[in-house]
Formats: sequence, structure tokens, C-alpha cells
Amino acid sequence: MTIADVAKAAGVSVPTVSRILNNKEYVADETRQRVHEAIRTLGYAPHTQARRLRGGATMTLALHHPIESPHDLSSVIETSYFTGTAEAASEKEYFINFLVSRLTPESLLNMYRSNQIDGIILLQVRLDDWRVNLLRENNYPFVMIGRCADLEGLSFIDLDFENAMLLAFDHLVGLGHRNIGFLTYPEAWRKVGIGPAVRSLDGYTRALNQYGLRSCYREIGLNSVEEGFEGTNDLLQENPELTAIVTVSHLTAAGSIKALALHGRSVPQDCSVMAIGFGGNFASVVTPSLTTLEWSPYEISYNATILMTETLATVQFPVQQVLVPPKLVIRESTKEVS
Amino acid sequence: MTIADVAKAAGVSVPTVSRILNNKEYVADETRQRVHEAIRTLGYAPHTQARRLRGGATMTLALHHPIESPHDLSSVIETSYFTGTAEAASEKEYFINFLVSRLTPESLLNMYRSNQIDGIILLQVRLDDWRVNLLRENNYPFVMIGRCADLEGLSFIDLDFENAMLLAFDHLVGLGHRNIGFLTYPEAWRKVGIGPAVRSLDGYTRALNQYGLRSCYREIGLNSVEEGFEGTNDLLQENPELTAIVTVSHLTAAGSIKALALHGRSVPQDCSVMAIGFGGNFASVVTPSLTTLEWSPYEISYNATILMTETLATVQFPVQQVLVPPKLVIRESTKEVS
DNA sequence: CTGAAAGCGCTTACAG
DNA sequence: CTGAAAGCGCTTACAG
Repeated sequence: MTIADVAKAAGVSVPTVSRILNNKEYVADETRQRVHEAIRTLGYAPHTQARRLRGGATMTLALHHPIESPHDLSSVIETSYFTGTAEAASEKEYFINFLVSRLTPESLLNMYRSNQIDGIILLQVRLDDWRVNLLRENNYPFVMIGRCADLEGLSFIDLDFENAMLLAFDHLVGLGHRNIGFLTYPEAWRKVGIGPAVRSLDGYTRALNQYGLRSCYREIGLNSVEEGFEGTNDLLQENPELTAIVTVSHLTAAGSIKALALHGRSVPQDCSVMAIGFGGNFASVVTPSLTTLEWSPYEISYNATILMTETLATVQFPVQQVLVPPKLVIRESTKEVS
Repeated sequence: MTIADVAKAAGVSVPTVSRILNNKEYVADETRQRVHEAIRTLGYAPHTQARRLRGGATMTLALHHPIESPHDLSSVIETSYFTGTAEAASEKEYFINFLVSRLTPESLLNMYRSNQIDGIILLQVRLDDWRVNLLRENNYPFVMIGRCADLEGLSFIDLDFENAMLLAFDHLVGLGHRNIGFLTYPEAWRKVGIGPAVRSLDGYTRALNQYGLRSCYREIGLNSVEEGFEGTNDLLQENPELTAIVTVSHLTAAGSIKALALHGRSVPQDCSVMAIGFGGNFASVVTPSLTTLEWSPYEISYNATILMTETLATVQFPVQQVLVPPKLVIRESTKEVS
């Protein structure tokens, strides 16, 4: 079933059918009708691959998170990153490829060279990121969720993590807390230049200065209840006077709450706990439900994908650099200091 | 940069390069070397779209969950369903399309007709499912994660939910529990024939018979802490003698634990709670961490995708029907009845 | 072992 | 307003 079958059935030539398919002008109404009817009765749909070959664009994007094993993705990425990307791509009539296997410089270049993709959306961008360097050098289109150090000419959408730190302390200090502990990403993450790991500590330092507070933090493994538990234990041993703890994930926060319980302290009566990161179900499944500074991964990935498609659709599309502010959602895990 | 450029650089014809690219026999070693070198120096990669047009297969699959809004997907699907599918597809050199928008019969047929996909993996299959009926009628390839009522000639991988119910009661009865409540999916889900909603109640009935227990269950909304809370409240009001509660999601279980706390009962000392569904982080973020009967969505979706690719690769590939048994993982939320 | 020819299904100039 | 011709980049018979 090809365009030729439609042409024959309607008694016209192939180019005429093509014109009608693509809503070009200069087609007689009567012809248009006849062709549309042929299309309908035959149940014809144009061959996507052929259109793409002819059109020169693959109409396909990729989304990439640099992780060792796809098994682990579910602990660092919310489903909404996939659905937001998929929805935006679908609206713009793009396909999307989720890259979950290890990506090498060679295979990344190959995706463009072999016309598998027109552009890519990068997650978990480091300050100095080989993917960014490579794509920039080769002048291949991409968009970041996150950002590197040298942003000249690059489009990104990133979480305003530094601001989130300030707002977290705003909230807690407003409730009268002065002894606030902080559990953040692993030191290793900061050393390799992963944005939030670096910027959360920057924001933390600024918050301490702003409110004249004493430093009291710990770098731990991300996204594990156990690590949150251990880190909080350490923190409490050295600083029994803590009345609040800020964490960077709901899992760490859950661990904190367990550790506090072990020390005979319940949340929020004897200690407040906050989480910076995702909200929704992730925050309310914890008991007590978590007060958060949160972003919508759905919206962020949706917007980044739209940005990518617009960049591809327009010659010399202007660079866009967006910092998304977090939203404070007060649930059950914070209260006034007693 | 096309195959013609490589041919010219190597001083051979285009078909020769093609043969070498596709590892065909009957090429002189010397020629092969020369061409490979040209490919390397030019950085050539074959045009994916062209290969597909020529090859007749799209090498693309789709994954579909019938949900109203993509926003809600993250509360019913684990990220691992995406990563498992993506990983398997990538290994088999397939692309994968995640369909998150509303799918109509027309648009589903169109995906095949317009050569966007070779096959589809269906999630959340109903006993009588329009997608299954339509694809079967049109003889388009597909695989189910889940299963419909008439399975004649259809391949699927499904969770053995009925068995999970029996195993849950095994575990609890083994701990001495006799008064066990059950919170399951909404009545509406059962009415429209969603598999687990139907089969969990079947399994429940069998478990009651097997152990001579009294019926005590409630159908509630899925995957909400609030619904779990409400449902448990109702259950406890009518059956204060309950010593254990079985739920079908970690969210519901979290709600149960909250409701029990409100009634002055802590888990697992005063009441055990189990969840059937996903494990991993989902189970351990709850306090106390949940004893579960769990499946790996990564493995299930991975296997379903491999099954789909094998079905497509082989003429008359034998039908495969797989029921995956759940794994009992004992964590903190169950203990012997006191 | 290698090349000239045809064709996958479509769209875009180019004539008329 | 419509059709004959060329071509997107590749692979597969068909000759040689």
C-alpha cells in the first residue's frame, strides 16, 4: 500500500497525491476530494521512513543520562522525566530515543552521523562534561537539563539549586530553627563537578552567612535510605543540639527520620526534616510526609524537549538559558522549634 | 557524507562498500582493508533512515500504557518499565517509542500502516481489550505485559497475581495471623476487567478458603497514600481485631501505616502490613520498610521486549505465555502475631 | 570477487 | 492546476 496505489485509485499522478498529503496549494478542490476519498477507502498512511529519508531530518531526539547501569536509573530519575520528554516529542511529531546503555564519544557522534537523531537532551551535566565538549566542537545540536561551566552559546534548563538551599533555610529559620544539619550529595559527585553537588554547598554557605549559622553538614551517597540513616546518625552524635535537618532526596530524608526515631526523636515534634528534589508521591509516601522544595521533572523535561525541537526548527534560534525556581510545599515534616 | 564518498575515497563501487558494511562474503581482503580505512578516515556512518527504508523494517517498537494523562503515568508505572524496555530494544538494535498520549484505534492502526513501528508492547491489558482485539483482527504483531481473557495464539508476560495473594497469606498465617484485612484496587478497575484487580480478588478468595479465614477486604483507589489511609480506617473501625493488612502498592501500605498509628497501633508490633507490587526503593522508603511480594519491572519489560523482537525476527515464532512468580522479600513491616 | 542497474516510498523542482 | 523526471542513501539481484 503506497502512494502509487492511492494515485491509481484516484486516477491522478503520484506528485498530486503528495501535494494533497502535505497540504500544498494549487490543487483543484474536486481532485483533493477524490484523493482524500481514495486515501480513506484504502486506509493509506504515508511511509514515515521514506518521508524522513526524503525530508533530510530524522525527526528523532535522544535523552541521555550518564549512568553505569540502566538498572540504577530508577533510583536517580523520576518516571516523569521520560513522560515529559515523550509527550513534548509527540506533540512536535518527533520520536524520542531513551539512551540507557553506556555512551561512548564514538557512539554519540555516530548517532548524529548515522542520522539516528537530530538532537539530544543531556541530563546530569557536569561542569566539565565530555558530551558537551564533543557536541559543541562538532557543532551538533543539543540542550541541557542542568548546565556546565562554560555556557557561551548553549541552551539549558536547570534547577536553581542554590536558591533552593536559601529557601530551605528561610523556611526553617522562619520557624525558629538555628541548629540545622545538612545532608548532601557524595563528595565524589562534587569532585567530578556534578552541578547540584557543587551548587548545593555554595547555596548552603550563603545561607549560613545570611543567617549567621554554624556549619554542620555531611556528604553522603545519594538516594539511599541507608545512607540517609548513617549520615543522620553521624550528624546527631556530633551535634545533639540539632533541631532540623535538610536533605537532598526523599530517600535520604526517610533515612533521617529513621535515625531520629532511633535517637528517640520524632518528626516534626522533636526535629524538623526537609527534602529538596521531587515532590508528589515521593514526598507523601514518607511518614510524616515531607516538606519540600520541589521541581516538576515532567515540566522541566517537557520544556527542554520543546526547546530542542524549536532550536532544530529555526535557523539561528536564540540561545535560551533558564533557571527554574523550586516550589516550597509544606507538608508534615517541619514545624516551629519547640 | 554518504556511501558514495567512501566508495570514491577507496576507489571502489558503492555496492562493494555496502557489502563490506554488511559483512557479506566474497570481498577481497585487500579491498576490505582499503574500504575500512576510508570509512575510518572519513568518519562515515551509514544512514539509518535509508537502511530502514531499503530494509523494509522500521526496527522500531512502541510501549503503550492506556492512561488518560501522561502526568499520571509516574504514579502507576515504575521508571524500570521504561529502562528495561529501552535496554532490550537497544541490545537488539531496535528503537523504542513510548506512547504517552491518548491512543485511538485509528492512530494505533496508523502506527503500523505508516511504518512507524514493527510491533508494540501493551501494558495494563484488560480482559476484553480494544487494542488486543484490533491488532489481532489486523494481524499486527504485539506482545502483552499482562493478559486478556482469550489468549489463543497470543504471547504475554504477566505477573502471577493470584499466586502472590496466596503467598502473602502463607507468610502471614505462618506468623500466626488469622485476622487479616485486604486493601485492593478500585471496584471500577475490576468492573472494566483490569487483570490484577480481578485476579487479586480471586486469589484472595482462594487464600480464605485454604486457611479457613473470614473475608475482610475493601476496594479503594490505587496508588495513593490517602486512599490507603481511608481504607484502613474503615477496615479498622469494622474489624478492630485485625492483626495484619495486605495491600497492593507501597503507597497504599504507607497510608495503612499512618492510619494504624492514628489508632495507636505501631507496625509491626501491633499490626503487620504487607505490600504486593514493586520492591527496591519503593519498599524501603516507607517506615518501617515493607515486607513485599514483588516483581522486577525491569526484568519483565526487558523480557517482553526481547520476546517482541524475536517474534518479529522469526517467521512463525512460537507463542510464549509466561507467568512470573513474585518474590517474597521480608523487611520490617511484618512479624509474628503477639 | 566487483560493478551497472533497479528500486525501497516519498517530495521537490521543472515543464507544461 | 497537474504530471514526468530526478533523487534522498542505501541494498539486492544480475551480469560479468
